[in-house]
Amino acid sequence: MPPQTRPTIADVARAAGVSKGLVSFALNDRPGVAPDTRARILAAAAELGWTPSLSARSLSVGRAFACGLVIGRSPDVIAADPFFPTFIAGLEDEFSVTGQALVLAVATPGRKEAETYRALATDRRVDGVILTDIRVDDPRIPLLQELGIPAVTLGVPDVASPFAAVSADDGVGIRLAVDHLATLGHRRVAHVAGPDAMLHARRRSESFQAAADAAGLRSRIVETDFSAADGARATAALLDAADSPTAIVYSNDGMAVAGMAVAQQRGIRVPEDLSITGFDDTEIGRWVHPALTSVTTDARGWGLVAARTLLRAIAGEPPARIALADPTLAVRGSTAPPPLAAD
Amino acid sequence: MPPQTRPTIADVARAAGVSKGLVSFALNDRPGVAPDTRARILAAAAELGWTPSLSARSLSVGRAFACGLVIGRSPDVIAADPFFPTFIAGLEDEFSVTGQALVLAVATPGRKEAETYRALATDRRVDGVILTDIRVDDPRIPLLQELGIPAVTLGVPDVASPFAAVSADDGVGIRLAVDHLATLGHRRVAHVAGPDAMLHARRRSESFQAAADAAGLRSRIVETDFSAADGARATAALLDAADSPTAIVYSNDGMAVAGMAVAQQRGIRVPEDLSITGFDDTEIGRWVHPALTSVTTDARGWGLVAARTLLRAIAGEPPARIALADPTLAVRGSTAPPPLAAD
DNA sequence: TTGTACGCGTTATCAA
DNA sequence: TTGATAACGCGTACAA
Repeated sequence: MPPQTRPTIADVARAAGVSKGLVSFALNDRPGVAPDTRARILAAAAELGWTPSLSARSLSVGRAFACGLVIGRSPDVIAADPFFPTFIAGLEDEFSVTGQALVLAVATPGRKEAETYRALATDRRVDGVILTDIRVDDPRIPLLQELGIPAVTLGVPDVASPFAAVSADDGVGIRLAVDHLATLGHRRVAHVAGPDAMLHARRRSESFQAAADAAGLRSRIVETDFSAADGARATAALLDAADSPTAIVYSNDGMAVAGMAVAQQRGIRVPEDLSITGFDDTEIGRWVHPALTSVTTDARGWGLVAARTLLRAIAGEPPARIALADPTLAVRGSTAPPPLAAD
Repeated sequence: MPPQTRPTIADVARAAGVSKGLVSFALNDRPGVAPDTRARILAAAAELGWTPSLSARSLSVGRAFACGLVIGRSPDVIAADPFFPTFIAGLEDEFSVTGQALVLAVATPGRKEAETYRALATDRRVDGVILTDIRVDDPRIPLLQELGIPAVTLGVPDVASPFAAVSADDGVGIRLAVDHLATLGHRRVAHVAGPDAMLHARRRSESFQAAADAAGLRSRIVETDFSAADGARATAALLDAADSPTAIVYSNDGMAVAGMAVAQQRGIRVPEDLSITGFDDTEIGRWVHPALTSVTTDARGWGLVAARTLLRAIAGEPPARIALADPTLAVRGSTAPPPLAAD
């Protein structure tokens, strides 16, 4: 018994009585191969159990057949935010059927982000990357242009971008939340926002401001780093202030849950004394008490579309701008009319 | 200006006035290169900005310089469990400094697990894989043996395994929780367990049983799929039963949070009427009200050690059995003595 | 230290 | 149109 060596294209060619090149043509469905010859080649390949070597293919065509995702948040923040696991499942929905691998990198404060992208690029590890949490004047846009890597951004950057973008209009979701609160009768509302440097967080803040103004509500905004701890801090600050809000719109579910705990700890009842809304409608929000009213976004669908769009970009299609369906509001127990003496 | 072509090893050899082979030797710190020649070669490489091509290296040495992680839980369950993001950050702590890439795959019900591993193997995408959530008579062990891929398992499998294992003794953590409750005076306790098919979940159950017996407590165990929804269901069942427990030990934090909500919804106060403990001491548990008493495990450290161990296995070292530090118990507000009339 | 074969597909060139 | 041949991508390993 010969040593366990996998068959090569040469073995297949020999078995089918043709040349290496023709095997390649046959397998890639390219013209110039007679039907019966093609059949003979495919049969030989199947018989031998031959699969083209990925590394050989990578070397000759210069593609990695993989895409990259660099997560730039600190571990604490990703751990508290179920968006990423769900989004990644969505990416895989597409990648797994197209034979792409997903290369995941984590750029914590210690591992600089730019280095991570550069490493991915110089090694040609990936054929393209997905950019999440787009920031104001995001340095990754010019960096990836320089590196010559195709990309897809989640949301449209505020700088000129040659990349495809897949966006959901967070503003619509925030507006739904504010309108819901206004309809319930709230007059003093607050927003616990994400980092103002992140475009989607900023957009949520702006939409909050606009919606509150339109509804004639008094409003306040507190910025956070998206972590549950910071959400708790922000909530405490809001509740301590004179003229504290009767409703708080949070920029993610984790912070909303933390905020709810802070309120309850002070004997402030949710929703009787304070209404709370979350964002992303994650699993955990459904299982706290009271259940969280939250803006529903389709993280998994977003992943799927982002992956698909990136693959098209890699294939050379011009950068597309794709808009996802607008978010909706899942109304649950954490919102109610304000206390009677509120105003 | 010539087309943007990256320099090859031949370019470096020419620039340094040596042969290709010697460049390779110099770069890999191998003997047989005169010091000054080596310096000249390195200088030339730096000057040209040359980096060895990963795909060429992969082809010639037959390594992918990447490791794989296949997550087999359903997206709902991963989204609710912060263990994975944190664990992945730990993997990256090691991989990022050793030039390995992390290939992440998600094997949902639709994408069969075995196929995923097979695909990884036939494409030689990875040099080794990390196996989490080891199950009873886990089919992945023989599968990976058959595929010839090195692996590291999280925990020691119950079948003969040729792979390295990195384990934390969950039993210790559960015992700490039960003893804590017994000391507080509880006499009727319950455990909301993970899937009995998962070895670590089963171990937690067994330890719970043993600890409860040893302390002379009446006990009950309910199995779940680890999801928050199932945790809620299990809690409802426990609270509905006659002779319901005064304390519940959960197998993860997400379920504990969900269980707490179910109790509160029924007007059962935590911890006055019901004590609750979680597992993994995740961020969210610190920010619910009351804060969750939870077993602290070091997911990130686990990732680091697992990655390191896998790399050693890939390098050919014999399979190691590594034990991590024992978990501890973080006591917070969700546990207290049972109500007076409890017994 | 050097030269060269080798790993393995892909693709351009050329002959039938 | 069908097929063969050979060059190519790039680093590694071994004989010289």
